Amino acid sequence: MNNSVSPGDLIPRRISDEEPEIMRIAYNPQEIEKKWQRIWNERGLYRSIIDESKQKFYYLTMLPYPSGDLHIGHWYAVTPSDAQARFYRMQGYNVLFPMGFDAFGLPAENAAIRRGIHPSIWTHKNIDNMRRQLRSMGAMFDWEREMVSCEPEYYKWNQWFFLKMYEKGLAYRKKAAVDFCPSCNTTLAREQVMGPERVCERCGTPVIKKELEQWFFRITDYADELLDFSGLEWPERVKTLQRNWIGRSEGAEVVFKSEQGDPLVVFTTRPDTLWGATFMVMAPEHPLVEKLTTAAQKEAVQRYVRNAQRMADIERESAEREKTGVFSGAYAINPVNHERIPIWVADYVLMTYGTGAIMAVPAHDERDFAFATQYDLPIRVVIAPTDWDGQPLSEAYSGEGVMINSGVLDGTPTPAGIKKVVAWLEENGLGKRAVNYRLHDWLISRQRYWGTPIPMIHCPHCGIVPVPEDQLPVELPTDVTFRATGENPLTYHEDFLHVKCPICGGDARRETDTMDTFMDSSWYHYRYLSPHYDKAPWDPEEGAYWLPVDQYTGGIEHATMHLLYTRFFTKALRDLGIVNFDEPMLRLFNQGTILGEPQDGDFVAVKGHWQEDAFMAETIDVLVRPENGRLQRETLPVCLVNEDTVRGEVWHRDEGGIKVRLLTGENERIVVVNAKHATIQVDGKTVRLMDINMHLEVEKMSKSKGNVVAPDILVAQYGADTVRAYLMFAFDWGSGGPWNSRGIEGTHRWLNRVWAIIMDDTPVVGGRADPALVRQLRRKTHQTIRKVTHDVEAFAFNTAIAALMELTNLMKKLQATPVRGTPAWTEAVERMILMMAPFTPHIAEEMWQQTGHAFSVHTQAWPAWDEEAVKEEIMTLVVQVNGKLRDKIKVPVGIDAEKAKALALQSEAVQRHISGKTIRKIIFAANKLVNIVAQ
RNA sequence: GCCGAAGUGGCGGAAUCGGUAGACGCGAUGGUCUCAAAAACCAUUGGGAGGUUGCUCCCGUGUGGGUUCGAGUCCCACCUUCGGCACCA
Repeated sequence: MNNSVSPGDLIPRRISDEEPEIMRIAYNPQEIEKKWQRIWNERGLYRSIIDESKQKFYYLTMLPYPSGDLHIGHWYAVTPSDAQARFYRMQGYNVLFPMGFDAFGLPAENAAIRRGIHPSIWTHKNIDNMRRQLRSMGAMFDWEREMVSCEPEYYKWNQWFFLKMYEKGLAYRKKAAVDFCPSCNTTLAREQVMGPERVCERCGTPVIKKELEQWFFRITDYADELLDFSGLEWPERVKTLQRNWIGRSEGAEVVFKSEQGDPLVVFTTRPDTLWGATFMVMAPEHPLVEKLTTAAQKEAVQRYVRNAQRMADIERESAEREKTGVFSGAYAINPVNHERIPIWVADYVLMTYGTGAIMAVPAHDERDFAFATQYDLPIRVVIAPTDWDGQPLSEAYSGEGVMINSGVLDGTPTPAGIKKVVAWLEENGLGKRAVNYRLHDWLISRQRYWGTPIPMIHCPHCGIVPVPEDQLPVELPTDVTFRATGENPLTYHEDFLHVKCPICGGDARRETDTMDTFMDSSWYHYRYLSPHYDKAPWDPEEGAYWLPVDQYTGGIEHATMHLLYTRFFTKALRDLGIVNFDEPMLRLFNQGTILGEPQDGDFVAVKGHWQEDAFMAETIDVLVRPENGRLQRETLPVCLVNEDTVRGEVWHRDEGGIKVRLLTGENERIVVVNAKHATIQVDGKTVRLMDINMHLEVEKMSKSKGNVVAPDILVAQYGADTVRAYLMFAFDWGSGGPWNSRGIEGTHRWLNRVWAIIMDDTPVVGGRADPALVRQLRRKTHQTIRKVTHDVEAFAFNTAIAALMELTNLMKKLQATPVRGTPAWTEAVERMILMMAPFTPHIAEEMWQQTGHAFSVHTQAWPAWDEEAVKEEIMTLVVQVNGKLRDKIKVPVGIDAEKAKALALQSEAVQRHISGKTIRKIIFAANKLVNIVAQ
C-alpha cells in the first residue's frame, strides 16, 4: 500500500481505518504536549544524577519571584536557556538545570496588609500556580531539586552563614546614615537605591536618610578581588557596571593639622597638587566641625550644618547646584609648605566618601575651582598645562603637566610627581599611599517581617550575643498581626521578642530585623544541589561534582546587586573554608527584555454633553478599528470636538472612561471622556468599555499599561512549542524587543509545515531521484547541523531556527519528488527532528516516536556534520569592476586565480564596463570574488 | 558632564576574517483551490529610472570625511536613541 521508504512505518498512524488514504494526523500541540510532559515526568527523564563517567554541566537561570502569574518575560528568560541546556545534554554532558523560588519579599507582606492573607499562604499559593505554569514550558527542570527560600529548611542556612560571617568579622553592626524607603518602611542597601532620583529599587519611592544601627556585610574587604574578573566569561557590560560601582581610586591620605594641632586627614588622587591647596573643606557631618569652629563663626556654622541635614540628598548631591559653604574660622597648616590655609565647611564634600574632608586645590579641581570663585579664595597653579601662557586659568585644569610652585619638585611631570610626593609623605610620616572605593558595605538589615530573622540576641548584660548554632533556625512566628503602617510585626510579637540570653541566661531581646532577600539569592544555586539536606547548607558530595555553575543566564538589572552580592558571598564562603573556588558562575549571558506591542487605539465618535472639563458620554461608536495595530490615517474621518460630539483615537482607557486624542488638524489635543454610563457599540453590537482598544506605545509590559502578554493564553492557542520557538526566533536574545502578535503565527505555520512534511506517508512519486537534488538535500542537512551547532553555542537561537526553516523549505520543495524515497531524505528527517528537540521538545519527541524511533529524542546524541557532505562543488564567483558587482559566474569550488580571472574577463558585463579603460590590477579572493580594477 | 551599548526595508531581524547588503519570518500585492470565505499552497516584494520585458543602470546600512581594489564591518568627527554613574576629592 505504501512504497515509501521513509521511516515511521512501524507505528500505525491512521486514527481509524475508515479515514481516507490522504487524511493525515494533524499537528495537535495540546494533546501531544500534555502526553509527553506526563511521560517525561513518569520516566524521570530530567532527573540529574551524579555520574562520574560524564562531564557535568551546571546550567543556571535566575529564579523567579513568585508574584502570582508567569509573565512572557519569564518564558523569554527561561526557554532559550532550556534549549541550550538540552543542547549540552545531547552533546553528552550531564546537565543540571534546576528551578526554584525567591520566596521572601515585600509583595507577600503587602498582600497580607491589604487583603489579610498571611504571606506564607499567599506565597505558597503563587508558587503552586507558577510551578504549574513553569511545567507547561516543557523545560528540563529537575523538580526534585527545587528550593523555596522562605522555608525554614532554607533560611536556617542563611542564619548559619550569618553566624559564620559574624565569627569571622564579616558581619558587623554599626550606626550610620542609611537609606530608608518610606513606602516599603525599611532600610535599603546602597545598591538598591536607583538613579540620580535616588528611588527605591522595588517601588520607585524616593528614599530618605536615617541614622540607624544596622547589620552590614563587609563586602568592601573584597573590593579589589571583586574587580578581578579573570577566568570569568562575563559580558563586558556587566563587568563595567561592577567596576564603576566599586569605583576604585588610587591616591594618598595626607595628614593636615589644624593650628591647634588636631590631625585632619584627607584623601586625594592627586598628591602632586599639594602645593596648590589653598583651603580645606570638611563635610557638615565631619566629627571635627564642632571642635574646630571658632566662637565667632559658631552660629553661622551651626546654621549651615542644620540646614544641610534638613536638605534631601538629591538636592545636596546635585552637581548643577551652586556651591555653598561657610568659613569655620579655623586654619590648617599645609604639611608640604607650612602654609596657613582656611578651613571651610561645605556640603559638596561628602562624609560618605574618603575621609569626609578634602584639601581644596582650585586650580586643578573643577569643584574646588567653582567654590573658590564663589567665595573669592586664592587659586594657585601648581601643574603647568602644556602651552600654558602663565595667565590665570579660566577653568580648573585637571590634566597632566609639569609641577611648578612646588619647591624642590618643580619640573616633575605628572605621573612621576604623584609617586615622588607619596614617597616623601611616607618618609616624613605625613601621609601614605591609599585606595578609596565608592562601594559601601552591604547593609542587610530590613525592618520587615517576611524575611530571614537575623539570629542575634540583645542582652542588657552581655551585649549582642549570637544565637547558638544548635538553636537554628530562628523561625518566623506565624501568628502575627500586620498593621496598616507596615511596621514589622516581630517588634510587637511578645513570644518572639522575649528570649533568655545564651550566655548569662537573663532576660534578653531578640533582634527583630530580617535579612535582605538578596541574601537568599546569594547562594540558592548551592542549595539546589540538595534542597532538603540538613547536615550542611548542601551535600558536599553533590557540591564536589556539580560546582561551580558553568552557565548563568538572567537580566542585566542585577549587575550591581545580586551579581555583585553572590560573587562576594562565594569569596566569603571560600575564606570560611566552605567552597574551594573563587567565583560562583563561570559564564554569564544577559538576555534582553520583551516589550509591549505597539498599537493604535480605536477611532471613535462619542455623543454626549460637557460637564466642566469632562465630556459625559452617552454613546460611543467605534468607527474604525486599527488593522494590524495601525489606523490608516489617510482614510480616517476628520477628528473633531464640539458641543455634543468628540471624535478621535482612543488614547487611554480605564474603568471610568477613555481619553480621546484628536490626531488631525493643527491643535492636537486629548479630551477626557467619562464613559461610565455610555452605550458602546462596535459594528452595531453593544460591547463593554474594556473591549475598546486603546493606544499602546512600545514600552515595558505592565498591568497598568494594559500591554501584558499572558503566556497561558498563547500556550492554549498555539502550544508551548510554538511559544518557545517564537521567543527564540523573533528576537536577538541579547536585546529583546517589542512583542508582535502576528509574528507568532509564522512560527506556528513552520511547525505545522514540518509536521506535514515529516508525517507525510503518501506514496512517493515514481521515478528515479535526481542525484543533484539528493546531493543538494544532503548538503543542506549537514550545513544546517553545522550552523545550528555553532549558533546555539553562541546564544544565536534566532539564526539557528532560521536555518532549520531553510532546511524545511528545501524539504518542502523536494517533498513531491522521488527524493522523498531516498536515504538522504530519511537522514534529513531524522536530523531535523534531533535538531528541533532542544527548541521544541514536545513535537520533536512525538515525531521521533512517529518515525519509528525509541524513546527518547532527548537522550539522543546531537548530530555531527559530515565535512564532505557540507562541501559545495559549484560556487558563485562574484565578479566586480572597481568594486562594483557586475556579474556572477558559476565555477567549481577551489578554482585557481588564473582560471577565475580569465573567466571574469570573458564576462559580457565585465567587457561592457571595462571597454575603453586600462586594466590596472585584478584582485582574486579565493572562493569569493574577482575584482577588476580599471581606469 | 563622564562611561558604555546601539542606529540596516513597512516591521522583527540576518550578514565568522573587510569580499553578492537585506538570510529567516511578519506584513503587503497578485494568483491557485472554493458557491464564497478562512486555512493551505505558488509567485513577487529595499528605493528609483529606463527598456529591445526575465534585461540594464543609478541610489541605498544615522550624518560627514578617511583608509582600501573593495567598508554595514576598520579609523576620525558629529547627530540621535537607550542604559549606567553623577560634587567620589
